[in-house]
Order: sequence, then structure tokens, then C-alpha cells
Amino acid sequence: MNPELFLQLDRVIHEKGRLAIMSALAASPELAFTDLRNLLEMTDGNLTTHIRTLQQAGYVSVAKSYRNNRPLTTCSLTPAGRKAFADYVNLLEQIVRQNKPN
Amino acid sequence: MNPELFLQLDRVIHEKGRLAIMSALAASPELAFTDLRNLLEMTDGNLTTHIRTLQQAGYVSVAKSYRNNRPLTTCSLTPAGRKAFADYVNLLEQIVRQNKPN
DNA sequence: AAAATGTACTTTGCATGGCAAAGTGCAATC
DNA sequence: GATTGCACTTTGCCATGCAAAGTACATTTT
Repeated sequence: MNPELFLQLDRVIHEKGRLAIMSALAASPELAFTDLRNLLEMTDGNLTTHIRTLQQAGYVSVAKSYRNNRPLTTCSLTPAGRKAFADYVNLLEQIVRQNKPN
Repeated sequence: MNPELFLQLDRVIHEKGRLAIMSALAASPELAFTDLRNLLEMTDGNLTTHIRTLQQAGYVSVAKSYRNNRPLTTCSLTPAGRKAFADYVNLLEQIVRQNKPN
């Protein structure tokens, strides 16, 4: 059992809500605020704060515009975010491999 | 991308410190407080609180005794804890599989 | 045209929770 | 007998998740 693995887990990503956001953004080039909210069934407030955290970490970029007479916030992974997420998933993979019986 | 997976992540286990503890306990039948502290390089206070959380969740059993003129606290997984951890690892596996490119 | 409703967020407040510093109890050593 | 050391526990602080309430603007209703 290697304790190093757990220490390396990125706190910013290792959070249910943000992990879901990162995972969703990894699958599509960009998603609107409302897309994420509908997909992940998060409350608005919860979503904004998680997005802000990810943005401040440099993992997602946020673009605010105005379409169809409504505000439109679009999020996408930055290269750093993509890398951090890939690293995180690799760590998870090692943890799983270490803990699966077979 | 399946958002259900993330919702299902057990909050008690999905925490670096406790995940490490569960993983360590899954690998050995029992471990002493000091074993865990040395292995995981956690502070004493941090370790006690995490152990208490896991105990209150019914995931680890804690036995306090006195050996070699010193207190000895031994921890081990309960059946429920073993199951919860196995479920958690399976979830991680699915998340990894969903997010690994190939 | 004023009021109400709806959408797209943001801010605020609370309650939980991680963390380590300080504290406790006991035994051995100086 | 005072001090050191070990094995924990308690306390206090700070960060953070979360949702309720708030803001801004556009549309619909009366």
C-alpha cells in the first residue's frame, strides 16, 4: 500500500461536485452554465462557487456573453485543467488497481 | 458522461485522509493507531478525528487496550466498512473507465 | 404601463469539517 | 520528584460546501 498516492490527490478536483464538472467538461469542448446545471442537477449557487474555484485554479476558462436576450456563461477546460484532470484520473486508476482484489 | 456516478460517491470515504485509512485497513486485518500515523504521516489529531468519523459511520471498529505499559488502539474494517470500500472502489473504477481516453 | 413571472446567474449566511496546536494521562528515566 | 517521552484527545480556527435569498434583465400578464 502506497500512501504517496493519496497525498497527491488534487484537492481542487477531488470533490464530488467539481469532479463531475471536470468530467463533463472533459467530454465536450464547452458547456454553458445551464447545461452543467441541468446535467449535474446542482443548485445555481453551488455551481457558481465550484466553477469559480476551478477558474481560480486555472483549470477552466469562463466566457460571459449575451445570446437570445439572456446572459450566457460558457465554460471549457484550459490546457492546465485538462492536464490536471488527466493526472487525477491516472492517480485514481492506480488507487483502484491497488485496491481491487484481483 | 453519467452524473449518477459522482452523486453516489460516499462522502465518508471520499476524503483523502479517510480514503488512505480505509485503503490501509483493507490491506491488513488490523492496524494500530501508531501504525496508521507512521504509515500515512498524519498528525495525531487529524488521525483521531478521521478514525472517529469512520467509526461513527460503522466502517471501522476500534479496540482500546494496554500493552507494554502503553495505550494501544487497534483499528480494523467492519464488514460494512469492507463493503462500503469495495463499492467505493468500484465506483472509482467506473469513473476512471469513463474518463480515460482509450 | 405597472406588476408579475421567468431566466441566468451571484452573493450571503450557515453549518459542517479538516487540521494542527495545545492538552491529558501514564510510564520511564534522570 | 521533575522531566522527558509516548499515545492519544480536545479545542479552536479557518476553509469550504451548500442553498436561500438577492440582483439584473427580459417577457408576459392584467
